[in-house]
Amino acid sequence: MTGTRVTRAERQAQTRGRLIEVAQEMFLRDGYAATSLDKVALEAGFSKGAVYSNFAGKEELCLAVLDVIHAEKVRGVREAFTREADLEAQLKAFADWAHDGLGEPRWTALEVEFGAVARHNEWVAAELVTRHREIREAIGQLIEYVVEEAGLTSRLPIPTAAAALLSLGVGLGALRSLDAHIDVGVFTDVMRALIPPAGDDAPAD
Amino acid sequence: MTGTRVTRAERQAQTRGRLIEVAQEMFLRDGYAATSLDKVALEAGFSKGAVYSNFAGKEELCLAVLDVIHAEKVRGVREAFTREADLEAQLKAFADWAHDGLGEPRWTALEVEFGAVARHNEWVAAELVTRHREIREAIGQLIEYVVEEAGLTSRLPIPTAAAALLSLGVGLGALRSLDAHIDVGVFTDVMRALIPPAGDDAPAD
DNA sequence: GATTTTCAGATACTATCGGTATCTGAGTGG
DNA sequence: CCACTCAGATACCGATAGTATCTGAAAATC
Repeated sequence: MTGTRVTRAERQAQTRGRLIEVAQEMFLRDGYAATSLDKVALEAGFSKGAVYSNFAGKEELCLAVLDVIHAEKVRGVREAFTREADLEAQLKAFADWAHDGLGEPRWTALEVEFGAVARHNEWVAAELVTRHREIREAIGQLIEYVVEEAGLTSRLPIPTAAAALLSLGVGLGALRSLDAHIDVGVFTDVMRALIPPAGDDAPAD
Repeated sequence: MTGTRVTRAERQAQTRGRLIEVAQEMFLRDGYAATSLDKVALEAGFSKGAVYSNFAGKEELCLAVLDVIHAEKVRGVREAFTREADLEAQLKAFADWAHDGLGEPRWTALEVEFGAVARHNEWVAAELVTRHREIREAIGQLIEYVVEEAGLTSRLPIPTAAAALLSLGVGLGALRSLDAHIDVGVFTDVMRALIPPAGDDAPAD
């Protein structure tokens, strides 16, 4: 095996990785529709044939990019939560994650644009849903961890709170990608409102 | 007075209205990118020239469509809030508005897709921001009205709560346009969590 | 009311895009 | 050494947003 310097499989993996790398940058900077496969391939030093040899099409390429971003996001927020000690710092780290702190500010914009475009492709939509579910569960675990650690209770069931925070982050990011003036603090404000100080009432009805 | 049957201006207004009407249906059903101007014009009984004679381009056409939808939304939620008497019914009406009750369920999907696409056109982005601000202010007024009417307090400042609910509605709609299983109740749950029962604590710090 | 002007909308065209079909040549196994 | 494989290149196709130009009927001018 590997008699020569690099095997074909290794070269292809390099090509695939380079394409994802370049595509991530261009998708995030210009959006999904405004990014052409020709430009991605050229920027990566290949031709469009390389893209179609490594991905089924534009949607699958974007899905691969979102995989990378999602992994980064989950890792980043996990680190922030386990590194920070007090609730305030954790909330801030979470808020940063939600729109523009860790990784790329344009994430939510790409996410929702691609979501709208991929609505008609059943398989792509299903893949996106799977990823969203994973993120929601990760958020749920983190809320549980934080709430327990600080001896507090959540006003909402954990899965509901997780869905609410993911939706809020996505919506806030989408609106903020148009209007940078929208206050970032909304996210932490809602989180604080949902997590009452210890000894406060539990959700009644 | 109009010697002939209809003046040119009247005909053009009819044409413009018909184009917006058809475009609204197709944009909402298929999304922004998947809707071609050729198909819109043909379905409306015109050629593409009619579109470019009435709108500067695809983005301006979509902006005109969103104008109609926004007006419908604001009117609908205002009616729902002033018609319903008790808080529960109002919350439900508001939740319906947020994703799929009144008007079209695909609104948020179109909104965020168009927002992502129109990011690079400074003038279109500014127009969208203006409309969002109007909606946020309308929501704020309604929260104020409801809270006052029911003798309650909000855990968050009204503008913050309005921004949070708009973001939540947009994000929830965007996610729900991909995954119909996402629980609609999240919206009302958050609203209830943000509006404490009378006599409850005010937000501390 | 005949002639001229105007302009909403049609037609024809271009550039660019995602995607497909085909080709090529370096790497691989025999 | 030769035949085969297949990652990536090249050439093409259909669709699309946008532009340039044309046309004919409504409007203006006399």
